[in-house]
Amino acid sequence: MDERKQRILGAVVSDYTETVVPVGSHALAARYFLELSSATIRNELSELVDDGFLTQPHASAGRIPTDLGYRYFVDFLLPQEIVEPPLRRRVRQSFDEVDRDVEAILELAAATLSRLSDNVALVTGPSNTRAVLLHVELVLARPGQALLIVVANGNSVHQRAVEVPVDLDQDQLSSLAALLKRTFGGMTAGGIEESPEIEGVPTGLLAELIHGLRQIETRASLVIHDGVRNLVRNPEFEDPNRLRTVLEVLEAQRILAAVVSELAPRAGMQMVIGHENRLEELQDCSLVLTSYRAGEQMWGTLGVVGPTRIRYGRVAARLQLVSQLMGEALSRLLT
Amino acid sequence: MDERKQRILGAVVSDYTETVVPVGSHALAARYFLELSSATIRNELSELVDDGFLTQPHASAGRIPTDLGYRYFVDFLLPQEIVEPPLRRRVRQSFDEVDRDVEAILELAAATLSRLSDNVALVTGPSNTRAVLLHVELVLARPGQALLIVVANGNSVHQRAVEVPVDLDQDQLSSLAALLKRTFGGMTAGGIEESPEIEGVPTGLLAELIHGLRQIETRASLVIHDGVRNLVRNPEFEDPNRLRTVLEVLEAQRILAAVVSELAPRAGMQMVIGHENRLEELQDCSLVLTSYRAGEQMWGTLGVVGPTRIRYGRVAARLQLVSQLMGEALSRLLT
DNA sequence: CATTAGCACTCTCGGCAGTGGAGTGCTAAT
DNA sequence: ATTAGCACTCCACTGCCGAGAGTGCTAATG
Repeated sequence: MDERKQRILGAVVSDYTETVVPVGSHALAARYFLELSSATIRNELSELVDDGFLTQPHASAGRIPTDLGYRYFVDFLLPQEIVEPPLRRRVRQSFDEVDRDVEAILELAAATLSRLSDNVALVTGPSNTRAVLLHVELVLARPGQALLIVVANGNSVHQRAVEVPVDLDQDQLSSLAALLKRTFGGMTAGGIEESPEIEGVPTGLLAELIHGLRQIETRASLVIHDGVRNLVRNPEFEDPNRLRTVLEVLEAQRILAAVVSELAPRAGMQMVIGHENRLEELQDCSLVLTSYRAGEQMWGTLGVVGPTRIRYGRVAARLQLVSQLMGEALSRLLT
Repeated sequence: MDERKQRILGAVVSDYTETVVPVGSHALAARYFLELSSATIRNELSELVDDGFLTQPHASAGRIPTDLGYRYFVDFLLPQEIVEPPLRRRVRQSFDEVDRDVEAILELAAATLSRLSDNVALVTGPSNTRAVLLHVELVLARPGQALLIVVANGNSVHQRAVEVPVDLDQDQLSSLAALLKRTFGGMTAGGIEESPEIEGVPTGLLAELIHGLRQIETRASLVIHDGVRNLVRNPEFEDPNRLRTVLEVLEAQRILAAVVSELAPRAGMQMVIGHENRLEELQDCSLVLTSYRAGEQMWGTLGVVGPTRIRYGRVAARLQLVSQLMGEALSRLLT
């Protein structure tokens, strides 16, 4: 594809992205290519249609990009965008203000990202591949039931109600917890799992302990979203059925988690455009995904869902910013 | 209002609720009042319009209920509906399966309620007016920072990162936690607040402790919602602007919490119909709210948001069911 | 006197034709 | 290779019409 054709494709994508109206040769000539006539552009457009990068809603209409067109655009033509420094500063500041717990950071990230991208933001909980057991506590809730509290690095606390022998009192539970801590402190979930049984520790309790640490190791099944309000502004989702289809996916934690974890971009920025989505329900949408990380061990995914004409460059830049700030905020929680 | 007029109002509400089409005198005569002529019904309808219970989209159209009409309907004409026993059983079963932690119950309640009501479900976190401190733990996260873990009855665990003197090690923290527990164990937030300071306990730590217990005392600021996908099916929300307005409220935690807590029905079932909503953004909607409770001390709000023609009777019955099951599930967590 | 049949009137909605305009593809000239 | 010109296509919009649903009013009825 020669350079002029590329420029024309880029212009069509840009223009359509803004106006959401099929763009014709005259408009292109007037707005982008003062040195070319509309007839020339028409010829190029026609070829771009043949190549599958553009399409027409009907025979005598302007062109709109196909999924393939967007794909070419993001792969080869994406302008490097930056986040305006004042905005950057404001966002950084809001992240500086929360550094207490993981949930708060996830929620702030989702809220910020949906606002910055004008679309729906997705954030998964972090996996911590090297979650280390710091502390174990057992608190008697009522006879026969106790709360197992597992603390791992990264300010991660998980609780779980567990059955215990009815005759145990709080003192005995405390020594049991101390025993657990002495034995397993500093280990990862894998390490605990490999341990032999211990005298005096009910096997059920051991299983629960591992389970608790697992939860800390991977919270990726948690996917939060924010900014559905932005979705309905897009003309492509005026049709209630289309909108509903997308909403059903967004509200189905499990499906959403599967989608995101399948794509899970370990590094860099990933775009999934329209029909590139495995899930049929998302084939009217594009995803822009990246990962956040805190240190080497803790990481998760965050991204944006929007129409296929989403402003990839702008969204990517802002996503990048949020990813970075979020990672930094989480790092501050790690020991 | 005589009995016949009441029946006619009721019939209009029922019919419109189902069909979402203005209902005329002929349809009414044919479907509900075989003993009356359409002309008679027309006279009655005309009076109902004068009284403000009904309105017409245009001069020669059928009638639709006004907010006042719905208000009269729910106050005086609401048929007592029951939840079909098989459905009841299925729902009960799903609640029997989660009894581990509060969050899971809240989420199950929201999911269930949105499905049963075909609308958006709202659930607030529980307030526990008699949250009692069971256990305190301090875990060193890194020098100078520790995790304060507060356990109260009702399987409530709250964590908070706190600053501590840099030179404290885990053993010292543990004894400090033990001291806190000895001193404050069994107290409520109020009780702790009234305590004098204690030798060796940093005042900041005391403040954090109270804060942690406060969080357990009232989690009502947490409002979760589910079932937005159901909202877009309603013809009254085909207009993206209307939909957007409602979504903005639903996604704004803080506003939503204010709305719900202001209404907070301590007992019984509360309907807020259209313009009865203080918040302008919700004036196209109706809320059906009730409270759930676990024991005497723990309670919260749950409800349904839908169009003003929501099926009040049916929704109320199902809301009632979920409220009850949710309360029972939470009770099982309380000591 | 409440009820009802009858009727003229109103308003919406769907279909249809006509029109203007935006945009295309093709051809021939540069 | 580019471009001016032109015929052609198709959509979006408009106005118009008729059918249908529904009303309000009037006069008749038990």
